[in-house]
Amino acid sequence: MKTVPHITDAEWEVMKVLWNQSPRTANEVIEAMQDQTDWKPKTIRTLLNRLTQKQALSFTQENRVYAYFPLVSEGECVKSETQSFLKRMYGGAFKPMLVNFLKEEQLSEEDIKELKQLLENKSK
Amino acid sequence: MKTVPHITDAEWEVMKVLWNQSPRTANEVIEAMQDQTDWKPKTIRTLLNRLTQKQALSFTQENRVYAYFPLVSEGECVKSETQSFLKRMYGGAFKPMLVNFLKEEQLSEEDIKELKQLLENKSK
DNA sequence: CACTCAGTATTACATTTGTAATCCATACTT
DNA sequence: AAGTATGGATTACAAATGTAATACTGAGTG
Repeated sequence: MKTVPHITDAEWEVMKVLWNQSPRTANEVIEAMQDQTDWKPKTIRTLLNRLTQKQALSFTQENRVYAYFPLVSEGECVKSETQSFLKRMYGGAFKPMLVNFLKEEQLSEEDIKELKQLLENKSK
Repeated sequence: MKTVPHITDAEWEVMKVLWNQSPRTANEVIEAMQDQTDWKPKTIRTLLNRLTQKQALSFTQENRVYAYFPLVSEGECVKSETQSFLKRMYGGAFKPMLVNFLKEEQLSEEDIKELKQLLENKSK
């Protein structure tokens, strides 16, 4: 299975913007992030660079300007991060985590119904 | 709510040993970790120190020797790490993560039954 | 009492990460 | 053609992290 590069917290924010829509130029990414963060444009460019170096992003060039797009899907990354997380927290076992979460977390009647439905489907 | 210090990957391994049983001397911790890791004793002592500084551990002193014990529970730490994780992956929303997990992961018929049972209990 | 050994405390050092600033090249302006 | 502005490339720098090594100190040993 393909290994995805490790994406840090700050980088993750940038990836989310590009997963949401791509390709986008650096300036478009910067623009899109004005609300979520107060990072300086230079900071965001640094993150774009690092993500490109670690091959999480690539870009096409139009004149002087790069348009970035993801090389890895959100799903892949989420899955990969989840694996590490699971490993750290629960020694890699999935079910104990679920059990713990279900005990701890608030869920609406609606949510519970939906989850039960999912479990139904899985069991068939 | 009490804030737990941030515990890094390497430190987490040490905490697990002490959550499992405590108090333990540095040497006992080192001993216990021989299987899981190939860290040098000095490395483990460094981690014990850092954890003590960030008040995740404390110790009692018997003669020349320290016996370490956790100041934060595994549950607290798991919960806290889970919050950050959730925030990063799913913008903090719990249910989407569950949905995703349930879709992705393998679960035995047994597991599914158990989880459904948990959901049942929650809904009442 | 001098020496050694075992623990603890202090220091080391490369890498990663967060957070930018400065330098460079080129496209447009005058 | 020279000057300016804009976007990319390079450099910066502190804190956190992984991974130890060295220094110090007191307790037991000869």
